[in-house]
Amino acid sequence: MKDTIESLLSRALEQLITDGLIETAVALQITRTKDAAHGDFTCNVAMMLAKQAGRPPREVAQAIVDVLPEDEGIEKVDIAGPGFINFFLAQENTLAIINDILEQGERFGTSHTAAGEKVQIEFVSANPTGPLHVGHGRGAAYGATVASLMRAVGYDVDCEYYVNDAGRQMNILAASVWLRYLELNGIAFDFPVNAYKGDYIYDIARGLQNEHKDTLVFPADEVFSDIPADEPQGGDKEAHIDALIERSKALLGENNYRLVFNAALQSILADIRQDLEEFGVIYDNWYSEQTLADRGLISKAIEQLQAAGHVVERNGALWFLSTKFGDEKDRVVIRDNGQATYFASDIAYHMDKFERGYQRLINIWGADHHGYVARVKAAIGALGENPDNLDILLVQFANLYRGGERVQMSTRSGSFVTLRELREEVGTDAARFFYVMRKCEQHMDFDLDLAKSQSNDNPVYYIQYAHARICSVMRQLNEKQLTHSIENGREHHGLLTEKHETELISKLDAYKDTMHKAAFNAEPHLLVHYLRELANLLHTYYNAHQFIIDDANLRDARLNLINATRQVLHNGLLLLGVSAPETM
RNA sequence: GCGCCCGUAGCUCAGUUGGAUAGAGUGUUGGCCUCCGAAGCCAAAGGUCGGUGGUUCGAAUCCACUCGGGCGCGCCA
Repeated sequence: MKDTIESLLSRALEQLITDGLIETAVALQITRTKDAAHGDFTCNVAMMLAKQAGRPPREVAQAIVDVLPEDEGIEKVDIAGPGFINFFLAQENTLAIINDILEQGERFGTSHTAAGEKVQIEFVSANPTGPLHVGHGRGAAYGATVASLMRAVGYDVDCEYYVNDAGRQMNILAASVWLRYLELNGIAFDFPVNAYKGDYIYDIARGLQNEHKDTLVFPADEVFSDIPADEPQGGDKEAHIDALIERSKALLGENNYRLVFNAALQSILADIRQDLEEFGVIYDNWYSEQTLADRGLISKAIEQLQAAGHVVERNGALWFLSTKFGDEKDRVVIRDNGQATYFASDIAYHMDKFERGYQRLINIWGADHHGYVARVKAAIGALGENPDNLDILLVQFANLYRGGERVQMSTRSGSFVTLRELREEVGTDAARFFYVMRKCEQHMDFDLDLAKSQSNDNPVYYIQYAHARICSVMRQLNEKQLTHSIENGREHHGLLTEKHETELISKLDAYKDTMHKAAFNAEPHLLVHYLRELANLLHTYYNAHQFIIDDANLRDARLNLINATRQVLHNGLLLLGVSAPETM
């Protein structure tokens, strides 16, 4: 319909050019109106042309309307306000949406606009050193929702989790598990302040004990002799834990150290994976950082940068000249001790993403990593790829509040609220919904008490309730031995002339546009707001009119309308990863 | 100090490729179940869109400056 209006207006503008009123046409902006009093669509072109025409906007608008061709789909054209041209659609035209929805069902709203472009979305990618906490939940919900939105408009999307299984943190984790295991075997010592202290470390240690009895035990004096003092004893906690890592490797030997290390990694990874699955977040691929080194991809990436002349040696280290590609300073890729930096892994990782055939990459990062964006894009440019094919979406952290007070979170100290806890107390639906209600770059206050309260304060219930209410009407219909003829309703959609009905129909008509905008801009919150507005119109309609009435023609028409509404609520909620219950 | 994000109703937030009287939830106040689910609806009240200046027919939206809050500026990951 928008296209029809656009072509009508273009023809009118050409006429005005011929008449000499204006010299050149401008790009037409035709938008849906916010207020039903302004019709269905509006165009501001008269105001844009006022200057070159040398006449007031309303006069220009009148001139346009005077030469606007007739169209049977348009009932009325008005000039309003400072010079808006408002279009009122003929009723038959707007009613078509009800049939479209009922015919297309779950497919309604989806399209092939993106033509199967191969996209990878990488998100969460939290270090596997402990359970996911509520901060990770936002990235998980956001990433999964963006993925389903993009699939719905025709992208070929893969979701990937990058497993940081190669760094120092992992060694600290392995050492933490081993030390807890020693404790379980009766060895007494002060647990390092810098080690991981969560209860889950004990669980993993207990698993080791069950499987390997005391074969990994060493006496305390062997473990702690000549180890630099920990912080409470006036030492350096970093040096203390690093020495303990080296000692554990030395005492256990390569094989047994890997055994402890892998037990910790596999246990935590399995936990994260299950946690996310229960949250409705499914990955196509779990990509190990360690395999980058194992397959030689890191050295390959650096060699490629070197061959292109983007790497130099300074002070015994290898530097990537990222400033040539817009970064604010050059970055080390190989340290003077010969070890690759985390950034070197990341370069190799992104190179591999493109080599796997993705045309477009989306990384969802916590906002604290924003300083990292420029260097990764620089690396992609230096490797000959287009940096614009990588979108890095930054998600602000959610600040947690409990009892009106900010909850401080730290993985190391073990004093965090896990995503699992949140899911169990709030439910997946509310949690998924709550996380994507706000646009991602917005700082978010997550009130745990409110989210856990299961009260009607939580907006997800409002939308689900609208869906359940419609289902309830259909159940009532059955109980009253009445039937619903979609066919008969279709022939009487013209009876839907109440204000509540035309507003609802107009909102249904806006679904596809809204959903596409949400998908192409990676803004799920647009869909959230739309669904709330749709639910509101349904509730208002419900309170104002009866659906189960004696007049079969009007009844069937109304039932078609609310069933179409139910379908759109269902489709939208599904995209958000939220269920659409028939009863609540 | 430099860079990025944010500042809109008491609170939590929409609205920013410049458009009509700046919207919603929540909270407060007052109404609506002999009627398909009251987890609902209706109404009232609540605003210098952080501030100042600029750009123009028109600015919450764009520009400059400025004030507040968050984050980042390692041969850490």
